[in-house]
Amino acid sequence: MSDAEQTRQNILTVAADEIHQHGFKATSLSVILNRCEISKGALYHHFSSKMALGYAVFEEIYTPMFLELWQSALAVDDPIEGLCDFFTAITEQMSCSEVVCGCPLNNLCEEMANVDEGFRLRILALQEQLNQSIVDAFEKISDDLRADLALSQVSYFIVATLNGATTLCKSSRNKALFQQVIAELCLYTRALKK
Amino acid sequence: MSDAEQTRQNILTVAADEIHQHGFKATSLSVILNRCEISKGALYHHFSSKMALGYAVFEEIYTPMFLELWQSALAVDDPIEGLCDFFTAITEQMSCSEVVCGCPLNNLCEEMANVDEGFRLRILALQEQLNQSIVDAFEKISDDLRADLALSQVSYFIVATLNGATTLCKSSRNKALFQQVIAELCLYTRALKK
DNA sequence: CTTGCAACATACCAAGCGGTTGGTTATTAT
DNA sequence: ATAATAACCAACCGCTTGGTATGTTGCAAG
Repeated sequence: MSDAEQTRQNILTVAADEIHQHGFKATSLSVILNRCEISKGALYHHFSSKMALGYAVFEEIYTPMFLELWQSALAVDDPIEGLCDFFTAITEQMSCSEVVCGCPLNNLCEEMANVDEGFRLRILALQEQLNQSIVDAFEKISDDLRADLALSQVSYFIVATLNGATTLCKSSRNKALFQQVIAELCLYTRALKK
Repeated sequence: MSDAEQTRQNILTVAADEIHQHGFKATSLSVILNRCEISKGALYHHFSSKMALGYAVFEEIYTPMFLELWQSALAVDDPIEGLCDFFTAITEQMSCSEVVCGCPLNNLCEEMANVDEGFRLRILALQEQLNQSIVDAFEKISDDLRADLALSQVSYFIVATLNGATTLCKSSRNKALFQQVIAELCLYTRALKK
């Protein structure tokens, strides 16, 4: 990788972390500049504006991260158990501060969807893509599932609950509450089977 | 009500609306000043800081609003149906822009819980109070409910899903998605009964 | 060897923010 | 009636923000 590309990637990585921790608006360019040890001219050489940097972080960091994460959870023989394992792994592997930090996609949706159309459409596209992945996985084992299910509705329900759980435990700063909701979510998910 | 108290209440009402629409940090004092047609001196006579105003909005506007809302949903013979009616009423009565605006409590939790301890503790207290109300209502009809339920866990699960549903539909700007998740939530809630 | 552009650095700018200061008017208690 | 204080206003302040204009360095092609 060239030096310039290395600089660009470094900016993206640091920006992704800052945005995850503090949100997009509260992320200060000067902090990114300090952490990367570069000047403002360097940043504006690679990105035309703060918004453009935000979009790049979303497309080049968050999007592939999420797709990989969910695909690996769903690309198993039993996606129901794959999802439950995935959820449980989050509660176990993530530190308390990471859990409290929340899901980058959910955070951005909450913060930016009502403010900026560019973010909104990118978030929407990714959410629909993830939802379709879940529905596809469910349809592959539809013989094992209850017949009365509206699969897309169920999928959005699961994602909504997962997101709601992360937000909820921000006030308690405690993984315990998160784990409880996840436990109930696993009960619900497993009950989708016949 | 005295003129002074009228001014104070007006500030609180306008601030509550601005915070609901744009979040706490993005709420500008100058906008509140313009909408209330008062000077900055007037605002700082009634509130010592922006943070103090935020706390007052939370305690004097949001908290009573939420307690009344949930109490009225739960103070019926069948709180299960009370909750489902409550959720359905939200989807039906609220305008699309109101739905997209989200729940003030959830918004503040997402935005401020990780940033300000004062907000965090107030949010936590209200969430626990609401959760206890739900648990209490469930316990009153525990004979009709399944025996295997962890009531507090179930209660948090419901609230998490409700909040997650509001956040989800911010990206689609559409009530339809919200209604779907709520429909699934009602299915789950009614399935709590024997 | 030089020309040109990519890849930065430095210094600066206007705007908006929360907050303060000093003063004025209105109300209330004595 | 007067003193005191509550209620309010206009102007200003320091600070941070995203963004820009100008300058410098280094490599790479001609």
